[in-house]
Amino acid sequence: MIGRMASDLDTAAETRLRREGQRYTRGRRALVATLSTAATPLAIGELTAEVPQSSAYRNLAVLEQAGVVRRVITDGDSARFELAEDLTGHHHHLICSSCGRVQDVEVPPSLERDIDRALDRLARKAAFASVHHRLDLIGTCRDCAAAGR
Amino acid sequence: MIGRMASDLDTAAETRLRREGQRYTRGRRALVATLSTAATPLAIGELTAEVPQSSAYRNLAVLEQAGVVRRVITDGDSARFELAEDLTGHHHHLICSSCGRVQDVEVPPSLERDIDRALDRLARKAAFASVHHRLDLIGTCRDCAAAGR
DNA sequence: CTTCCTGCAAAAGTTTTGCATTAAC
DNA sequence: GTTAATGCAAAACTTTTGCAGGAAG
Repeated sequence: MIGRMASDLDTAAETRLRREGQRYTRGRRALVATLSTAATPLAIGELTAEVPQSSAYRNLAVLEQAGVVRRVITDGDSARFELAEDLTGHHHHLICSSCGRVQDVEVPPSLERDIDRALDRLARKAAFASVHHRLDLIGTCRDCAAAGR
Repeated sequence: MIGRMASDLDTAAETRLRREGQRYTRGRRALVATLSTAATPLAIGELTAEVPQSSAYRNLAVLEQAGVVRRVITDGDSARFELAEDLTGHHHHLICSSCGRVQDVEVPPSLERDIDRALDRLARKAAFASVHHRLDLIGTCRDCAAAGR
């Protein structure tokens, strides 16, 4: 999954959009391209070089609906976005509660399995149809720690 | 931890506020009391019966700073708040991506231990000073599933 | 009494929406 | 050519801030 070539990514994105009756337009291509080169989830402000703000919001909503993009919830003020996990690989986040920086990390497959098993059990008990889990670390990043924040 | 008596909770809250040079006022007591009776994290709108909106935001920020309250990040539009975990016990959330409802759940202690161990290792590698983790299930709650959402 | 908190109203910031124009198919 | 997406500007909403009056210590 990781390292997927740009053309593969475009094909996948286009397929998913078409399934929803949506077009894979220039602006949407630009958003997907930018997200695919980013090592961390991007805030709206980091995507408005490509596309005006209102179009960014609208297109990210469409891309999320089509399963191409995922909205990441952080402690910061504005939303962040990344490519869907089945396009980039399942991962987690180190979220700096001081500066809002988000860094991707992966955890050992054996732990993922244990987590999934335990959560499936919980979800079943609560009659909750689980779609996915979210496991993040909240703390202080290297830079903020060095700056005494 | 769970089932902590109201007076214990008040004492703990007051101690933590005092440590920050803050007072435990009527409005802050009301917020803590309301949060302590809630089974799920509450949105600002659910706290404005007690206290005007601007005071709610200000006081929740103070209470968070003092370690009495925790801001919970959900997929919804507005922030939600709950009592700090060391006052109520460590737990996780079932978040309904359709209606925004949040339900508390606990996972087996053995899994918590495994998660903590693995995350400590990751954090150390990334020079990230971890404070706590956040593990949530995103999916569809019983009611939304029944309603076909 | 002095300091900090409150509550109103206004401001700042984020996200959504209406509408005429432009691009996609 | 027809339908849907774009980009601007305005609106809606969430959160923060200024300040006069009131409560806490």
